[in-house]
Amino acid sequence: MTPRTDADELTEQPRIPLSRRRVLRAAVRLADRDGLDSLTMRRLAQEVRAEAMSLYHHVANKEAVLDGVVEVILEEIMVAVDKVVAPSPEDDWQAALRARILAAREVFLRHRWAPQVLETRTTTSPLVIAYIDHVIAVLRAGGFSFDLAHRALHVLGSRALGFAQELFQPDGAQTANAEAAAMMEQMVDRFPNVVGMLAEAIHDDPDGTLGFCDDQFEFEFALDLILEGLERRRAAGS
Amino acid sequence: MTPRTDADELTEQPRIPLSRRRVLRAAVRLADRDGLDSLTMRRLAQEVRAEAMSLYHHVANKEAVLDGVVEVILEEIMVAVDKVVAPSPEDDWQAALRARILAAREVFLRHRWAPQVLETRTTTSPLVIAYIDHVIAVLRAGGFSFDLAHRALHVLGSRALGFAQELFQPDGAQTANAEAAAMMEQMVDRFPNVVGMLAEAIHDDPDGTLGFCDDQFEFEFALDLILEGLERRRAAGS
DNA sequence: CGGGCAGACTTACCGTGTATGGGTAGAGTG
DNA sequence: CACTCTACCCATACACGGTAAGTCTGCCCG
Repeated sequence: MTPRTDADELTEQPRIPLSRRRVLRAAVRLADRDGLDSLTMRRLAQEVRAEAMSLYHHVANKEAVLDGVVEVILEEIMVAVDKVVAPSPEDDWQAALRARILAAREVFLRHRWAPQVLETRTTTSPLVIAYIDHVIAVLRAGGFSFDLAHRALHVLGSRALGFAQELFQPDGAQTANAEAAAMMEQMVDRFPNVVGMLAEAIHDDPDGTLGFCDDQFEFEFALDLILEGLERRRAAGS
Repeated sequence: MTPRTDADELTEQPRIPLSRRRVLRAAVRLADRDGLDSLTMRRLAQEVRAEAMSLYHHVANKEAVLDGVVEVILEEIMVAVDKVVAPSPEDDWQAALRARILAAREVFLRHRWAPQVLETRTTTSPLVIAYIDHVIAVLRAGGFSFDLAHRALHVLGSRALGFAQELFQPDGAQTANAEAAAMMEQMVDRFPNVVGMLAEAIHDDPDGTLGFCDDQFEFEFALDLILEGLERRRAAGS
């Protein structure tokens, strides 16, 4: 409101200058902490102790911010993937790729909102291309033709980066034990198969601490099934 | 601006009363025609020749509209899936499921924006559950245990409904022929594998009319690979 | 010391979702 | 025909979103 005075200046932090980098890291921090909806220009400005319009000196617009946070996440992935220890692709391409994908996945588990943003990007970031290049390299080392590698990428889809879209999430809290039984009663005639499946799953895991759908387990199961299928195609082709 | 007069009334259509149904169908029409961003309450109101606030007599809020359009799409899918002709699941579960999934896919090809909306839904629609129930039924008829059926759903993920998220789309127009070569030059040292893959693909399909990535072909390739992998698990388990 | 200028701030605009408080048409009564 | 009742529908207003345009300020270089 009132113009900034010297006295104000003294009580404040020495004010680190803004920068594209700082803005984007703040955006990631904000999304991590308060969720993706909280990532507005005004709130982002608060996060770096500035006004909304000041951000525009470092990013073109909000789309650029979203592009930027994706970039940050992808860099994190690249670092994680580089650190991975695994068999060399020549020896065991499946293990090599598997380890890399699971390493990438861990980054997304730290930033649950990231897939949602990534999906909305229309232009493909160079970092995604770099990552894909890396994946192709592994496949090639494992004996894939370019053609089959291309197909492999399509089969993996977003799983190549470590996340997959499910049709319904565990929604653990929502379905408290008591009402779960009641709901099943209602559903049993409309959705007999789903109910059957859930009933058995709950039976197998009575204290549901592990959660009915162990994301990690299911992800690896799917990944292995796909890798195995690709290996069969590869062996048949060569 | 001016209050509505009798004369106006006569020149207008006889004004069909609003209804939840009509609103939702209009929303789908609007998204189909002008894209998802154009689906605002005001524009939606225009589409049904009413004011924005009138919509709220039929839907709770915008989230409810989005839930609703998903519902409409899912209904369309259920209709399409019901009409499918395919081997009975008992005879050939793979063919049966394949045909159903591809039928569902066609609906999404008519409404390209739909996956994006579906992904944002937090609560799972009963229609999704109904669809899943149907899928499980097919799997069960094919000899799956509930447990393996459950895993199968995770492997399929959104592919069960007929769409998959890719990491980069064809972007055909953007990469016009002339600049494509120039870009390749720049990329060749940074992304040697991607360039190699693309080069071969373009070579195989010189007049790129079919598009480098034939979505449909790739989708079916992936689907078949997954179905085959599931069949192997099933056969091994029983 | 003075001019320039980059980076931050201020103000203002439009578009969004939606709360609130009237109208208004048309059916049902006497 | 007048009169209500009720289910709709509209106009207005607000908070919050992104962002265009103009203003201020401190620092560097001549």
